[in-house]
Amino acid sequence: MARIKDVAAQAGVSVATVSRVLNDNPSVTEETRNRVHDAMAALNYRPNAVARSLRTEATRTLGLIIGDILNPFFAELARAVEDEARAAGYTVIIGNADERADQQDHYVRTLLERRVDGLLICPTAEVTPLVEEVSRGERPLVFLDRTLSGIEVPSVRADGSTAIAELVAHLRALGHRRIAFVSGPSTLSTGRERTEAFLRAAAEHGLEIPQEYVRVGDFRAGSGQRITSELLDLPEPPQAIFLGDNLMALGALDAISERGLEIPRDVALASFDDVPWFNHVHPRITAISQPTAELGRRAVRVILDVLTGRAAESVVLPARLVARESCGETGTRKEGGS
Amino acid sequence: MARIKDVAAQAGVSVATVSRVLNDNPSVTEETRNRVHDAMAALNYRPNAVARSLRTEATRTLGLIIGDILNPFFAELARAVEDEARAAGYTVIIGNADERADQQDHYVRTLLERRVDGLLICPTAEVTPLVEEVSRGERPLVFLDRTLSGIEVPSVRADGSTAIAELVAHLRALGHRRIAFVSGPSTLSTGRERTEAFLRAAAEHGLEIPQEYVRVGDFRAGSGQRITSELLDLPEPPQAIFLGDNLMALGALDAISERGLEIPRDVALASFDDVPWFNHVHPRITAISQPTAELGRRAVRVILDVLTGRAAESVVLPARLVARESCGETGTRKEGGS
DNA sequence: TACGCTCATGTAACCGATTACATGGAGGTC
DNA sequence: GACCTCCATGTAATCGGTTACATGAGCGTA
Repeated sequence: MARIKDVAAQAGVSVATVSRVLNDNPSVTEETRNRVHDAMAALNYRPNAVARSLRTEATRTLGLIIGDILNPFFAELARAVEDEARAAGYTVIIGNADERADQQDHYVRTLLERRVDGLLICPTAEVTPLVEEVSRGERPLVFLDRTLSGIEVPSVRADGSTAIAELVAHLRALGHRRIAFVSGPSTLSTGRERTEAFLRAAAEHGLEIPQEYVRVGDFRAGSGQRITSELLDLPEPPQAIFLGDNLMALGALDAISERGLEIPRDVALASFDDVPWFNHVHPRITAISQPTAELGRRAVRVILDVLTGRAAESVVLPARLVARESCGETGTRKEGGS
Repeated sequence: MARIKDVAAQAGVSVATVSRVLNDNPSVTEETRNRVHDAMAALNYRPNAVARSLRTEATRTLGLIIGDILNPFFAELARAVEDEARAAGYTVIIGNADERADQQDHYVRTLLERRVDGLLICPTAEVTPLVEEVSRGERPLVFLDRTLSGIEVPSVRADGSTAIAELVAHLRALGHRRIAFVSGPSTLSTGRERTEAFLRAAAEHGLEIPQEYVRVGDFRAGSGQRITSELLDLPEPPQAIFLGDNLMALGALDAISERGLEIPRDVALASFDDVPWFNHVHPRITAISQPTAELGRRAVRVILDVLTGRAAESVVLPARLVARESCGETGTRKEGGS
């Protein structure tokens, strides 16, 4: 594979000049520049980014660690991060933590060794010593979607409280009083916050939520199914079930159809996290939609701010209710957009 | 950030010895090894993979270029590739070509500059000069999911012909004779092959498929919706519609419910590409399931074979029919697994 | 003509690892 | 005790770029 030295020889200039051409240094004559370009084409030269990174101490690479790429929420997040990064000339390495702290740490370690310029992490529940260490400034770090209490790092996330309040109002307006909520692990900021927002909203509407209606899942389909089954088997089952993420909603659909029940006639269903197919099935599923792509884009901008020495500010964007038919027919269909 | 030189000084040895410890070279004394480990811990040393790669000419990184991470099929593929690569000590850089040749080439270029050890590509329709050039041996290359005619490269893909024949038989058994097929672009091997398999199977069942029932989509939701609408508006609409991928099936669902039609009573629906939610909606959607994760894993193994100088053989795995209820009730439910 | 300034280009150190080869001490053999 | 072997460790070149600094050609001015 041709090196800069070969190009220099071919063009009859020094390696410094070739390097200048590569980096668009204006002090190179038009004529020399052309000779160098010709030489590069003739040799099919491809600059070695590894060598360049070693010297410049910059890889133009960002690391992104997400929960699971199979979750459409994270897929959309990853897609947005990649698009925005590419626009800025950066490459992204994605790591699937699979919601496991050890695997998250594996990627943190690998990405640090590869000297990524910055790290975007959707942290798992536990604060690991490694993440704690990195947060003290070893590399630029931004938390995405979730935060970790006790760790001071800029973060980009959605706030669902207003939307959750709207959802409770929506359910209330449709006549539902017995509402259950299946949250994510309480160790995750997203799990905790959604639970609190739900209980607050319920209280404001004068709804009494018995303890057995507030359940803790793990943001995976299996727990959604199991917990929904348990809820439906209660002596007094809830009239509406609100799942804390789209995967648990998937599981809930199973539990409901297993029992031969129909949505929304027999039980109402809503989900945090809107995903495309919610809008294409029957009945279409009411959900709280996060500005997922925008979160990804903003996260990239925040970390680029850190990289360029600008002040990095945390970002909180509002989620919004997308009322469809899975909680009952409202007559005036509020919104259907996907 | 501590370098190998600092570790050497701290441990009172030379950089060569530290390097030997890093690479598990057995010729280092137990005692020296411990001293070096202590020094690394004390300095919080992280080996610089960039420097290592420059010297060893290996990055232990694979590049993966897919159509779109938002498509669950590609997400699952990417996930499997990453898992298998991680198990072998490799990192994966994923590029979203967004089904555009120019963006595919952008990633090919970037990944080559970063000196990935191998390239896994789900090629877009066109044969670009760049891909053609790489295929001549510049870097190990394996095609995934799709192939490109005229380019000799090991490939890993699924063969759907048997499953498509089964699907046609299934539809036939349920009484459907007028079956439409919406394929992908004919420039893609997956588009062509599925169309041919469908027409062959239909002919074998003595079904006459009018030309207007065989349509070309673009593997995106919009075209599925548009084409399904057109099919349903025909003077003699099809009794069953078979979509060439899951996104077009999503669009078809819209077109059908827009018209107030019900599946499978008014029209039967089937899709190539099984995705998790097909099994959780009502009616559950009949689909042809590809061994997606296995494709991803095998692709990694093939490219590792190339890297280690072993003979690399192309892999073709069979897809299979997962008959559910969207084509009509069979009485004996054939299979429901997800 | 001599001097100085500008500017395109060249020379060489450097980034942080790996590794071929050199070195020298310990232990064995006669 | 001389010599050889083995083996743990050290020295220094190397990977392919970038860039601070040196150089010298060309030109203007007095």
